[in-house]
Amino acid sequence: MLQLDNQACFALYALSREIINHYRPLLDEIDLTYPQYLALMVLWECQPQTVNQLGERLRLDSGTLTPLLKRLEQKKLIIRTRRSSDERVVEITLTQSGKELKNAALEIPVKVMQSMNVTMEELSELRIIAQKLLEKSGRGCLSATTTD
Amino acid sequence: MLQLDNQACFALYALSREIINHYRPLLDEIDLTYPQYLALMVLWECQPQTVNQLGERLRLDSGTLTPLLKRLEQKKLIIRTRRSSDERVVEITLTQSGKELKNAALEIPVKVMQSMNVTMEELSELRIIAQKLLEKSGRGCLSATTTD
DNA sequence: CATTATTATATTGTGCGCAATATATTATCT
DNA sequence: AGATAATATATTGCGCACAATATAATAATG
Repeated sequence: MLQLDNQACFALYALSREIINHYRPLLDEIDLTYPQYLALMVLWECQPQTVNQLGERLRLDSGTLTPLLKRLEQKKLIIRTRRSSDERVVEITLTQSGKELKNAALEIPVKVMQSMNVTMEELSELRIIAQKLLEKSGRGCLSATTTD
Repeated sequence: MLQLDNQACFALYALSREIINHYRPLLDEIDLTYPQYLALMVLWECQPQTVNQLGERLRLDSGTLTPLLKRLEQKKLIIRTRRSSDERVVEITLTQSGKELKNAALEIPVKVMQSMNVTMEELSELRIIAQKLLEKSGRGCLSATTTD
């Protein structure tokens, strides 16, 4: 009985890496890692956002985001500026090429679905359960669309 | 439509990390990381195993496993020995304390379920879909029980 | 039997992910 | 206003993941 739930956690862990591995060759073409791609997706939705807001959305802390965002800045995809009214917060803004990269990224998810040989229905089923468990166990800020 | 499947991948990625974060305080008590715990679980099932066999089961390569296994060896939980009949392969054997650690680890999954506030049914549902997608997209060596 | 190819693991380098800590700024409270 | 607390980000250190490469041993071939 105990083993069974272990396998559930492991299956999730393995599948998560498997999907990212399918993203990799496609993201390589636009010189992004999967976490960098996620950060840009959040910014494509709503912009500018603070590091804190990005972190809540992605469930990542500044120890992860700061270097990641610096790499995106080096690639001239975003700009990091301290808010003049509160010098503690760093606001992330997309550059023109950062905005334009969205067009190249749009087709990636379909290609991943094809390369993984999975259907929209399977993905939806998985997403719904995953989001339900995220809401139960964590703060549940996934479907919150915190794009104030 | 494209956003939807992105969120499926992200939900999985976020949930995977969330679960591991729930494991962390429990695994801290027995001085293990989650990947180290997984490696030991495979060894508790079947022992000894080569690095290659462990890697297939965990879907991890030697670049990840070699340092991980060296840490487990430093903790006196396993022993790494080169097979005399073929000096290329490294066989992993549990030490006595490595075997005994299973007892302390047995109760962890139930505690994780409780701390995440999820049911066995939800986990099973998730595991079944995840394993199905893993089989479709990858080599599908999850339910293979490759414990020769 | 020597050469080549294959196999198994190790090494190196990059980028997360997260805990712990540090730093700097702003808000709060006498 | 000055001391204290709270907030937002940055830094450091460790352990994965994975690609690329290296090393060593075995198998296959002529």
